[in-house]
Amino acid sequence: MPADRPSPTPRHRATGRVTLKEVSLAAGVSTSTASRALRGERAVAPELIERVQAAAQRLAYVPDPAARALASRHSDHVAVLLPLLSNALFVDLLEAAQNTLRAQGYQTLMGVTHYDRQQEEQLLRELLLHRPAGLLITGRDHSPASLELMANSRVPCVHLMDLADSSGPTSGYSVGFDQAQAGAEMTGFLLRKGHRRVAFAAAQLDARVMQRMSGWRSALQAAGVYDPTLEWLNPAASSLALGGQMFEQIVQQRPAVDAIFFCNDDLAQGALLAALRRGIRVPGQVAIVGFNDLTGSDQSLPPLTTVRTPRARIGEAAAQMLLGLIKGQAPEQPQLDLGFELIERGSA
Amino acid sequence: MPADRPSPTPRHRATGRVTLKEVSLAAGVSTSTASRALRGERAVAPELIERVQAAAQRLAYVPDPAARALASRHSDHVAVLLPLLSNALFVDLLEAAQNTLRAQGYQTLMGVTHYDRQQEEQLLRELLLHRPAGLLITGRDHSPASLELMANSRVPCVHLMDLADSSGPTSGYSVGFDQAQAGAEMTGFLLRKGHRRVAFAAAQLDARVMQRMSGWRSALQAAGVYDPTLEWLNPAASSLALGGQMFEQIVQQRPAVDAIFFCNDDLAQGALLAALRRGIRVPGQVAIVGFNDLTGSDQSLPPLTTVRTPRARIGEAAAQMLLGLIKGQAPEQPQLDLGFELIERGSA
DNA sequence: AAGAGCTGGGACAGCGCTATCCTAGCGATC
DNA sequence: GATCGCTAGGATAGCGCTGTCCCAGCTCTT
Repeated sequence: MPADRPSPTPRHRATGRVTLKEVSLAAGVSTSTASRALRGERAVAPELIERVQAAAQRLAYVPDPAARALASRHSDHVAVLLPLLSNALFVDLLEAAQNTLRAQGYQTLMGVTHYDRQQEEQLLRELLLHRPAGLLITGRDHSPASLELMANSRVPCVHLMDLADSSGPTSGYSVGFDQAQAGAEMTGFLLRKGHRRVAFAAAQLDARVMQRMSGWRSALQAAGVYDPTLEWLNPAASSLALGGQMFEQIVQQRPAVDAIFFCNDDLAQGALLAALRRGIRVPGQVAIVGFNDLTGSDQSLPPLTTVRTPRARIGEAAAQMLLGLIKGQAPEQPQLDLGFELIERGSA
Repeated sequence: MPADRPSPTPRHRATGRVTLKEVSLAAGVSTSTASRALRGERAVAPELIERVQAAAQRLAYVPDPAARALASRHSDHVAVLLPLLSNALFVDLLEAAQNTLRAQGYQTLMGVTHYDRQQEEQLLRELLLHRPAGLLITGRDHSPASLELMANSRVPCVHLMDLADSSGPTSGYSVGFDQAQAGAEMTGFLLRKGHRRVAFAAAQLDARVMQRMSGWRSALQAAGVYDPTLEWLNPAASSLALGGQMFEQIVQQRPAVDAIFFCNDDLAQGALLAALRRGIRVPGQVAIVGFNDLTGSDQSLPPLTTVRTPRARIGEAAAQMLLGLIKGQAPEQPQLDLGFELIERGSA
């Protein structure tokens, strides 16, 4: 706080900010017209628009977000809810979304739910106070209270990563890809390579992981080689260390397993390191595949076969869709499928 | 946007929000008193405070951030500027800071500068528009225009990671550790292990990396084994792949090098993988050490000797210091040194 | 030619708070 | 006891915008 020295500026213009009023005065129009001209609202004579814009530019006018939010009951904030920041997947999503939003003058308010519905609800409550113009939220499984908060707020919302609600008919907007199909395709790939005892190992058991597993299961069932005892599910957080542990557990308990599908690359990378330590040949003795194509998966030994997920494109497309919704435009498709890509490297 | 259906609620109370006025009415005081009671501003009779708080609680009152920002010229935002999100270091910093700030009712506005002073300036401009209550910014090297923006805004500011300005006397507030000392200690460790030809390999050449390098240099000089040709500096972004490349370059060009100090763990991890591919024994032929103790450094082969940096604690402490500054409290020490820890694993 | 409809501009009342000013009441001072 | 603070409450004017109402001036009917 500056000391209360007698200020030479008039009492009520202490802030160095140029106001809309000054712009309108300079342009010789009313504040209403200036406001409309700058926002492209309603019809304004082209000549006036030009004059106002020139004045605004000359005075270096920038609208005050708080005043705008108060008057319009909509801020320039967009809330983005993510489960974690410790997974690069979500960081990529965030960064892409933020870039897209910022280009249109929106500020991102981030919230980290830690896969906890309570925290999600709490964050939603806090963030909705700011009357965000829109909301990006990961996944489609939310607590009833969260759903109600979202609905009551009437804030446009796009879901990330998951296309469909796990149960019932899909509604609302989402951008992602078909997790089950990705799981099935990767499993199909392993089957085509001649593997028959394909294990599935997962941690951080969120809805998307479970969808990948159901893809794995149906692919194995279709091939007639499904074995329900080849599922390893660990609710702990995903990490390299855990991947190593799970790998050792699997090869020890079920030495006949000839391929392991890890639900995330960090687990798979950890497994590869564990294999290296144990002297287990990959893919000679056992093939290992991952999911997401995270940083380093192309550098591992052997390089990891995985599914590349278009998370940056998802973040961007979701932000674009949201921007459209904010403007009142319905998207061409409410569920936008951006697909995935199987990356074959050396580990399978 | 909801359709313009005739609303049963009065025209100007369309929002479902409880206002301060309603609280003050319910408590039988003026809005001024209610406002003061809720914010703990000035002196208010204990009995009135209680009545107001009870009314607020009963009506589930929450203040409107936009109105508050407009009237007080201070928002509940804190701007956080980081160079990157692709480095886990900064994500940890961000998450810790955000948690601390959120607990006190502040929202984080994040900006990613990509190590670009122009972008930093632009972000600063955008974020300061929101009249943030405070600012956390990485590093101490900023463009003159940025410094001016910060100074003019009179927004309290804490610098992250770096303690000292690289040039001249240090002023302002910062939380971090002594990068040069950390570089020197790690180098000293290698010297004690008997290494004499210690290379320094760096990418993403920010100010902190250069400080680590100067620590490396002075330690070698003190030991009389400094060789200026053992510096490998690459301005490209840090990555596993680049670490592998640099490693191969170093061992090829200077086979006599017996230890390599990488400025960041991702480079070092990449180097370890490259060594594995090439069949180069670590630390037998060459020792490798990193910096930051990132995820996976304990899992590599061999596990990586590195410097653990207290980034989460830095984020938290900086946020705490900033919260103090916002309330007008000067911190005990303007430069808070949180130290570092040398983690000895197998790679050296 | 009168009425109806439309277009584009201005006036103005808030949005929900906080900062500032003002004042009644009280004890201390001389 | 008159003057002077000092404290704790209330009244009120904005903060800088936008949404709404209003109206002048058209064009277009019939």
